Order: sequence, then structure tokens, then C-alpha cells
Amino acid sequence: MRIVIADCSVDYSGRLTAHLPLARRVLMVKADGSVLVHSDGGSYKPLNWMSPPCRLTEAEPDEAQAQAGVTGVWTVQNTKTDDRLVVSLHEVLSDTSTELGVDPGLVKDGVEAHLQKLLAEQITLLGDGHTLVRREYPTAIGPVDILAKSAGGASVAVEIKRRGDIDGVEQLTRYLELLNRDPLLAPVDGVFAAQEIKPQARVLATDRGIRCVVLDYDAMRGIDDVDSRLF
Amino acid sequence: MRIVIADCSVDYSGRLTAHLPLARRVLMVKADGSVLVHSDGGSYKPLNWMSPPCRLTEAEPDEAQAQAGVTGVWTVQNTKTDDRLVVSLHEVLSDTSTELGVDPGLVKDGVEAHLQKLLAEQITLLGDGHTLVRREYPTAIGPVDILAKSAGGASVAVEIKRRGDIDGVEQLTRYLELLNRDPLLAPVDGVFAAQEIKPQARVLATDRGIRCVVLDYDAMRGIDDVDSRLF
DNA sequence: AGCTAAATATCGAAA
DNA sequence: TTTCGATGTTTAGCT
Repeated sequence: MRIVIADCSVDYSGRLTAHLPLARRVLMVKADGSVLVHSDGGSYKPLNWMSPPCRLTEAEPDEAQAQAGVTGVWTVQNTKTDDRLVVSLHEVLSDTSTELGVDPGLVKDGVEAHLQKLLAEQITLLGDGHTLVRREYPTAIGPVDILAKSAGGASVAVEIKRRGDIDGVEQLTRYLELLNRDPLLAPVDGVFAAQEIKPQARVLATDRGIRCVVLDYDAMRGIDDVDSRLF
Repeated sequence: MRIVIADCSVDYSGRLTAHLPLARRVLMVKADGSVLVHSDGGSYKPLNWMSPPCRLTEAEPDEAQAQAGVTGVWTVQNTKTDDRLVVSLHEVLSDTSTELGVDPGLVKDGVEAHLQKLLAEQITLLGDGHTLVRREYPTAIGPVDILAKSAGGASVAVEIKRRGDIDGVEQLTRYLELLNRDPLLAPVDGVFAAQEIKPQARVLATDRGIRCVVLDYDAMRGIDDVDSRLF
């Protein structure tokens, strides 16, 4: 990992073209040759960057560039596409390199897959007497998160989201349209289950006869823990 | 901008919980208090981070932590949510601060609006004899990207995307339904135009009688350049 | 302010 | 390998 702090201007060309005017910035060069250009604000996203696979070449400025105060030019060329990042360095305040080694990587917990697993285990959250048919029930346009049966024996298709948006309702609507063509399943009711359901999504769902269920992740995880202790 | 290179472990809790085992990493502390944890690989995305608004507090390790080799603990707390990032520092190799100032920001060029402009200029890409009626043709549920007429005089509504997804087909379907109610326009054919069309989107479009057209951005831009030179 | 769509998205799993 | 959906998405545009 090489970190350079310098006054620089940056030009990118690839899917789009973009330009960064001269200013003081942090340049991060990773071991794989990728380059990140960071400012002292904004989010974790760099102002500009080049993703691997790519190669960094350093060159002296030509006469006109030198005249403009450029002391060095970095060209970062993607080795598979024609994406290119050109950094024109003016004053360089710092240039240090450190060996970091390979990172052991991130351990995550608590995503949508977990929600699906938990709801499958606690299927009666959909209503008393509900039973699980299967998770990832396959259809021609993709798998339905959960297929269940209600106490009355009707099929229930469940779409699970962390954040319930209009897109999710549209998705479930398509599944329902398809599933209801299957005489072995029809009629199929829809349930839109999410940790948080946006008002517009709720309105659309209700309008289409789709039931909304808000999932309490912590509570579900808690019950899961209790089960783990009991068995 | 403060940059620290150190052996550290990191814990995040918020929307999810995540843990980074002890390893050598780069910590970037921006002027707004946000923190980025970078390794020497991957993309521009940090291994872990805290977005502003947030506050960084540094503390001494407790006895147990000190016993484990921890020399300092950073707690980065989001000031609006209960998201929290905890960095346990072991050996610190480097700790430097630099004043960067406010960045003038990125200048972009060449996105979806450009695709629309190019297709309007090269409307015969839809088929011989096609003529442009207008871009951004207004309807009650929003403007259609392009309205054209085919050689046979039929109306053609075009939805343009950079990446053609199912959403875009749904959007075009809604437009077509509305436009076909207008006796002055009906019948209106649909064309789904994108740089890249996902298979599922293509299936859905075809099923609904919507034609798919893949746009070659570079070729269209090339022709545009030729035109620019001629006139 | 709130919502929707795009992104040089990135990332991971499944087919 | 390609495709597809999720993301602590982030970001920009619009109502």
C-alpha cells in the first residue's frame, strides 16, 4: 500500500469522462495496482478511482505540462477495458509505502438470507396454522422466497426484503400472476414481509390484495436463540 | 485528513454486525469525523467504515484489552442512528495528519441523457424509415424517452436504459397502456433500447410484444463524431 | 424533506 | 463463467 498526499488534477475516461480540478488530495495505490483518489469529505466512495485489473505507470511531464507546474504524471490503465485514469501531480507533500499483507476478510451477520431462514423456521408469524412448503420455490422468472400454506389450505407466496420498497411489491405481483396460472397451486395469496415497509409500497400492496407483514429481526433472532438452547 | 497505519481489529454494529480480525490496515479519518478501514486489495470500497455524521472518540484500553495487546480503542458513533464502529488498535506504525481543504468536486460527462440524445439523432437505428416525433414525450405518468413513427406510420414509444432490466420493461408497459388509449396515436408499438439487456427483461418484453434493441454506445458516439466533423 | 432512479456501482452466490 | 439479487449501498434528480 502506497499513500501519496499531493496537489493534483485527475482525468478519467471510460464509460464516461470525468475531470477533477487541481486540489490537495490523498492518493492510495493498492498492491494490485488499483488507485483511489480521496478528498477530505464525502462518503467512503473516492472522488475517482481505477479498479483492478490495472497497471500504474509513472512518467515525467512533457514541456507544456511542466510549464503548468506538473511534476509527474500517473497513467492507470485497466488491462481488460480501455478505462484510463490520468493523475497530474503538482506538489507532492508525502509519499510513503507500507506492506500490509493479505486481509483475513470481513465476517458478516444479519442479512436477508438470515431473515428468510428465520421466517421459514417461524412460519406461523404469517398467521396461526401456516405451514412451510419450501424456501426458494422455483418459477420461470426466478425463485419465490417462501411458499407456504395457510390454515385453510390456500397457497401463500412470500417475498422477503430488508427494506420493503415498491420494487419488491412489483416482484411479488409478477410471481403471483405466474403462480396463479398453476391449477395445482391457485389461488395463491401474497405476503410482503420486510423489516421496514415504505408507505407507498404498503399502499400498492394493499391495493393489489397483498398482505404486509413487518418482521422484527431482533425478536426473531431471539426466538431462534431460545430454540437453540432448548434443543 | 488523518491517516493511520496500524494492526487492528474492527467491530461494526448497526444494520448488521460485522467483525474484522486482527490485521495490518490503513485507517483514514476525514475532516467530518468519518472513518474508512482499507486493506491492500479489493475495490474502492473499504472493508468497513462509518459515514458522517459521526464522532470519533479515542480511549485507553481496559485491563483485559491491554492484556490482549490493545494500545488504544477508537469508537466511531453515528450521531443520528445507533450505528457504531469500534477499532481496537494494537501496534501503530504511522499516524499522520494533513490539511487538504475543500475539494472543488467532480465534473462528469456522458451518461443516459447522452444515449437518448444520440438515439434521437440516429433514430433509424430503430429500423429503416423511422422518424423522430419528439424526445421526452409527455404522458400523465411521466415522459416517454422517445416517441417515433415507423416507416408504416405507426407510433413507436421507446424506453432507453443503460442496463435493460425488468423495471424498464414494466415502465414501458405502463406508458404503452396509456398511449394506446389515445386514438390519435394508437396503435403504439414499444421498443426497449439499452446498452445491455438482461435475459429476464428480454423474455418479459418479448412476451408483451415489445421489441428489444441493443445500443452500441461507442458506435453511436463514433457516428456522432463523424456528423460533428461533417457539419 | 421525501421519494425514485442511476451508478465507472461492488459483492457474493447460484446456475 | 455468466447471471442475478442484495447492499450498512451512495448519489443525483425531482416532487
